[in-house]
Amino acid sequence: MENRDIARILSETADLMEVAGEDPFRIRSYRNAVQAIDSLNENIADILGNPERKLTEIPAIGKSIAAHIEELCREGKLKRHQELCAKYPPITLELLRLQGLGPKGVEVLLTHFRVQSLDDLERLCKEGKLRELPRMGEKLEQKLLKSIEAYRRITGRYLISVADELATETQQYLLRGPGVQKVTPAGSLRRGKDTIGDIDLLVTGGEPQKVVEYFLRFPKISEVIAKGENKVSVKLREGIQVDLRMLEPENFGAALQYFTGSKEHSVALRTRAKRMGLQLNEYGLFRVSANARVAGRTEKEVYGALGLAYIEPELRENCGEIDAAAEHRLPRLVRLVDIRGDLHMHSTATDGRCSIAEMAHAAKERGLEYIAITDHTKALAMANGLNEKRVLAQIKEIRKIESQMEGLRIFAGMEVDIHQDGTLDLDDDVLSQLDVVVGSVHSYMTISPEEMTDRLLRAFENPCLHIVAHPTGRLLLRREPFGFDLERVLEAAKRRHIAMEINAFPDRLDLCDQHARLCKEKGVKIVISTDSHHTTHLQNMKYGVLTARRAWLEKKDVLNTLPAAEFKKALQRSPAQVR
DNA sequence: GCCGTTTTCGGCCCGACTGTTTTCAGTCG
Repeated sequence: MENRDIARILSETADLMEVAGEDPFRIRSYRNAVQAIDSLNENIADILGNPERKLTEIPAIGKSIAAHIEELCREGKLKRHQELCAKYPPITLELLRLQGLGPKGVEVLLTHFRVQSLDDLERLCKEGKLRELPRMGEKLEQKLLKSIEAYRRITGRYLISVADELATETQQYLLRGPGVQKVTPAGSLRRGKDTIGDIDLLVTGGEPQKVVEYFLRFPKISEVIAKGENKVSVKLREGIQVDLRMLEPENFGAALQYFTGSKEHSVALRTRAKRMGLQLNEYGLFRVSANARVAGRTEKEVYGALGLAYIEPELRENCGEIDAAAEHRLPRLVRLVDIRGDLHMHSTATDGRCSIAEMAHAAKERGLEYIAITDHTKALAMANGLNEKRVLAQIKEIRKIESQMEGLRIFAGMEVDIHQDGTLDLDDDVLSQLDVVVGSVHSYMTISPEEMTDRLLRAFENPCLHIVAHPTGRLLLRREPFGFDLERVLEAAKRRHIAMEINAFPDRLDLCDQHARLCKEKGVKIVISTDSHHTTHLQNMKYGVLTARRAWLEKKDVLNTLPAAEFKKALQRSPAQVR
């Protein structure tokens, strides 16, 4: 059993314990253990297999949970979990995901109405039945109807990080298959979209039949959806669908183009081909009159034969890239290796799980030249946010750690809350002592778009602010972005010389690709940061870079591609920009 | 259920909003 499966079952157990009204502190222990497992760098199976190691070495895992994990790895299931699953219907876990419903509400709905599905709940809300229950009323019914709609919209999609990991695992398994030479992910995963519907994998080499046979023995497969000569579709245990296609090398380029999409991009390409007397399909590019094959082995060949420069997958959304490729004015997209700094991360001082020194060493190991430690400020009480006094102490600590390290610049920063009225959560004289001030909205996210616009504009008036973190507050598959007048805010950001963040945390990816592209058009600089709460999160930078590439961003558009000293200089705001 | 210790029990994050109440439970971040 893998870490992910163990974490999932423990997390479900915690959810169900909550519905059952068990001790909240016990439940929190389960959740802490889940977090610990999620951010673990090694396989639990390896620890169990090593007689010199103990699970209880892992912080947040004690005797009981260690026993649970051992039971899971031995039996493949957990008695405690199964008992709870028997007690509550399968819909319980989904109901808990709905905004506006917590464990108490779910428990009441289950016992009073015997809700078995989202449809059941939807009907009850529409018929106004919920208001029969204590502490439930019309507003809640309306809220839940909205939540159900939002939930339906997002189910069946996965965060790019989840799809990426599963695709990599599947790919590695396939590469060990008979005669397999190459396994290439295509589809929205290759285009770097923020959420992924299914995983497309293209395989070359080996006899298709034997490869299919081998693939169907992949232990993670839970269901075979379709099986043909050259194509297999399966569902993995995590629920995501994987489509496997076996290709001839001579078709590879055309097929890769076809299966990478997007659909809109491919349609535009085929239209262009047709106008040139050519036909493009997944098997190649053909001259219709001569019935002859023109290209197909590589994508470059296909694009070239269509009179186009090679178009990077991230740009293939039919948003101007084909014209740009024809006129040889495609951007030189920013790359992961261009990134020199990471300007948003947390430490144990607030809700991070590693010390400043641990974060710094991990960043240096990843080849970064500079970082900023940006813990939360006091308004975020749930994260133990820092007040002025603690901020000053942390600045001193950071200077000390930096002086003991070679080859890494550590900026003293803060992720300072932007209050409802647009003021910042720290005194200006403390803010002015920080190297990097990242401003964030974490509260009052449901105010009107007009109020949110005013709030951000007001925050920009603070001369200490440098960067706006996760500007729309969205949580992918969970929470919609809050609304504000983006154009107005970006114009102000340009005038005030304030940068916007692409938050690389896979749940956020905020700004999104389209918004980041608007920044470029408006001349607003971008900073790509990981918002790491653990050293393992530093690797999420690649998802932020993918989003930046989808936004057509080049190295010069992204401030943290600059060397440390130049970056610091680039943050500075002139008196005119502050006024 | 975990952790730290003032070392085997007691503390564990908590303020604010929302909607439903008529003094506050549930949810959220």
